Amino acid sequence: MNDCLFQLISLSWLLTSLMESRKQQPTGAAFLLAQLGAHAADRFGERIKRLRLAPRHAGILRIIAKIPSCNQRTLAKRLGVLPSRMVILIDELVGKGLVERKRSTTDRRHSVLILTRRGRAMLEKLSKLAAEHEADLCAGLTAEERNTLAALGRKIVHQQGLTPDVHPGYRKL
Amino acid sequence: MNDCLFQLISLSWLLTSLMESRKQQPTGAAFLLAQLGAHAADRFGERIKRLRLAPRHAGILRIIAKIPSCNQRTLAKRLGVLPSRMVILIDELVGKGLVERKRSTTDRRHSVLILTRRGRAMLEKLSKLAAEHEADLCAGLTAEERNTLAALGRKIVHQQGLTPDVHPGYRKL
DNA sequence: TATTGTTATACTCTATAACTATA
DNA sequence: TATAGTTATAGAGTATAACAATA
Repeated sequence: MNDCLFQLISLSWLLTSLMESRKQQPTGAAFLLAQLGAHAADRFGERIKRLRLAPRHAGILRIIAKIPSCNQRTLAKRLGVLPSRMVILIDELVGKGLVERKRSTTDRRHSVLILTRRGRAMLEKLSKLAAEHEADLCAGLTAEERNTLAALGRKIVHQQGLTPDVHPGYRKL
Repeated sequence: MNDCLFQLISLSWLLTSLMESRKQQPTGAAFLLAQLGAHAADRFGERIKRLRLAPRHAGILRIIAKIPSCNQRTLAKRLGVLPSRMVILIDELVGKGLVERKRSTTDRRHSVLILTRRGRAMLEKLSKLAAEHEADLCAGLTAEERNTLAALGRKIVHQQGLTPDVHPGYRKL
């Protein structure tokens, strides 16, 4: 078990403890979010193992597909990963034949990252698995409940200053 | 940034992508849960830094306080940590003067773990910070919305087979 | 001089196996 | 022999600094 999940579990325990010790209503929204977040990440990781892909690769493929003529520096900044780590991650994707580095002709310092045909096919498979993941995770909720949950979640995201497209909150770890 | 948070972010990106590409309603409940879970763990970690305590220590203190005459093996099993790792974690807490090992008189193989007075005081401080954490995280919601969110969260937890007191889902990482 | 990609390196966390002391 | 705790060690993931090529 990695440290982050352990952290989430610790958090869960502590918040449960808090609820008990203060005799409050057992809302525990923070606890539930931490627990479910860890669970969601865990299950997603398990799900994409069949593609022989680690979770960290998934987001990279997505961004390369979205940003045209994306270079490693841009990608690293976007994900909050160090450039030195980015090299290794891209190496792994290149090794799998999903991504190619192409030296920019205008500025030969840049490596333009492009998806191979296999990379695009992989992204399509990932998309299907993500849909399954979403469906499975929310299988216990009606469509209306799902919308309510999402609306409340977005409310917290907004109030906490989190923006889905940028994730600035995770950068300063 | 550690790999787990990166994983959560990757998941976020992917699910966002999915929503866009399939022109679905942007519910993205799984995305939101992963994002908020990572955010909650992050913020909690930041919050307890002032106590010079790492998040991984918090849950351990909690369990030692809850389970009487708890030994390391039990603790390790409960948290899903390897016994060898548990030794180091307990060493850290002993070094901070929060926990003491006491050889069991009935079976001298066991180390009974007990909180020191400083350990109990630390747990009380942690409890206060956890309360602040919960309040801050849900600051954007009314009391009723908080209850709704928690109810929906519990519904997922139940349907997914997660039990807050055991966390069996995280064990097999 | 500044920037992109890269390598080298150290540090932490995780995982496995082997050791000790008890039973 | 079996179990609790411990040690040693190898492997990942993360962070920092330094380097070569290019601008």
